[in-house]
Amino acid sequence: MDFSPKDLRQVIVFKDATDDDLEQVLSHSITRSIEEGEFLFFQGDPATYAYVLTSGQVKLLQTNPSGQQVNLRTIYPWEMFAALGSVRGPSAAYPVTAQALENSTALAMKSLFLKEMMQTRPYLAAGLMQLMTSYIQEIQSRYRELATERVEQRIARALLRLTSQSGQKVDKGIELSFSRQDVAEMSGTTLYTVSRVMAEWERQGLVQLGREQIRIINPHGLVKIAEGLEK
Amino acid sequence: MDFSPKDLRQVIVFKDATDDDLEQVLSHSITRSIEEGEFLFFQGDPATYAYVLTSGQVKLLQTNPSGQQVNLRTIYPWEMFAALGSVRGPSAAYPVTAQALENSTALAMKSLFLKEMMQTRPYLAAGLMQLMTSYIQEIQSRYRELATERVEQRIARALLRLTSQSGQKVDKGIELSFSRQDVAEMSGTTLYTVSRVMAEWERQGLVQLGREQIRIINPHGLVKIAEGLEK
DNA sequence: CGCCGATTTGAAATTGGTCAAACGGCGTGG
DNA sequence: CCACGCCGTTTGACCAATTTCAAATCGGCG
Repeated sequence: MDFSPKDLRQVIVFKDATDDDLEQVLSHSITRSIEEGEFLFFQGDPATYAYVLTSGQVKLLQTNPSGQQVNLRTIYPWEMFAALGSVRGPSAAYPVTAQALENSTALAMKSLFLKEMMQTRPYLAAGLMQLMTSYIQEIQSRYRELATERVEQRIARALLRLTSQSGQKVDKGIELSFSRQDVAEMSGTTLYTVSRVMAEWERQGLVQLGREQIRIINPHGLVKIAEGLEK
Repeated sequence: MDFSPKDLRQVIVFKDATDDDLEQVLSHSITRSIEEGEFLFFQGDPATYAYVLTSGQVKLLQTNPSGQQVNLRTIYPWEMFAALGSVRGPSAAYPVTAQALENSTALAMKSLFLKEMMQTRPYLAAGLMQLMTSYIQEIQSRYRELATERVEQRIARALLRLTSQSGQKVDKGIELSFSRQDVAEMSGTTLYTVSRVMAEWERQGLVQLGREQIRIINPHGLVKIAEGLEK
């Protein structure tokens, strides 16, 4: 383990936990390391564990019968995810697949233990509900965007979301490390369309492009596109 | 009030409530009646109340800046909805608008009271989390469908979902009372496309159409379309 | 230097949306 | 009781956005 129990307080759900509670959680957990591209669990697996990402980056995705992927969410350190089993019980099936975007470590907490713990610790349930409501709001909005907005807007939104979640500030702009394919999966389109749209933005000086890299030069311009004011 | 406190047990969240708890909930609630087409609340209003539908039918929708609507969910009697305020606090904004599809009545429960009640009643939080996880799963799937499937599949899925939620069995088939526009909003397309697609299905004997009415003759055929096996 | 995967780009195909017009069933007022 | 008008629906024609496919190009890394 490369962190102290108290680091767990960075996890929103454990913000108000007592030292003892944290110890107990840890005693019912194991740590897992996975390498880039590996999977933490698959859609359909029994939800035996809930996770907290301790380092790296993980994406949650769904696959349809013909193999196309949709990115639902990217997880960053100290976020909790896959908590479904601690609500539904450990035999419920994960509705998503979790894949590491880079070498990562995660704390795997037994769903059943968390479930029992929640019976007696209202702060835990309250925290989890906070998480769930904010996630519901996000995916509802994305659903609406997918249904009503055109590709350019959705790509712009995807970039902006990434910017606020994982952007690295550099001298000129904000840098993101994602492939065209990643962005396509996040905005519900194809890598070809992403390539074309962003190439046009590069011509307009809004972004600079590289291999698996996107540098946002003019975020405000993207905001205008995302809101459909441009064009 | 046209129902007894114990009827509230039909609400999943209150399944395990004591008689006293139910009384208390009612004492912090009011009943509201609204007519077809009227709104219970709008996106952006403070989430002062959580609701249980006691009769009728209500849809939850989001509107984008240019006025296009997306249907997120249809609510049937004894479902709880708009519970966000009891997690986030009553001053949070509803992320959706609720509109009556027919004359309806609803029990409006003070968010703040529910929030406090959850501090001491684990069954309440547990029930609410159940609701939220199942909703998350549904909307995640719909998001994936919207991103990866073509219109026909999505319309077929919308009809199948409606069938299981509100279908009335009649001699030949299952009857739904929704307009083409409704179906379009539920499947993320336009009423024109819905009309065309379903007209073709009528030719194939899968459905029978009427004004604001759809009779499903061959659900199995729709399932095949929904899964992309047909074409 | 050579290879592999990511990216770009063009051209063609397709899906689905838009718009306008006509249709049709049903309830209502004369 | 019938005609009118409304509203939901259908349909055609056209068109724009986006996908698909193929091929070329780029950029690192071993």
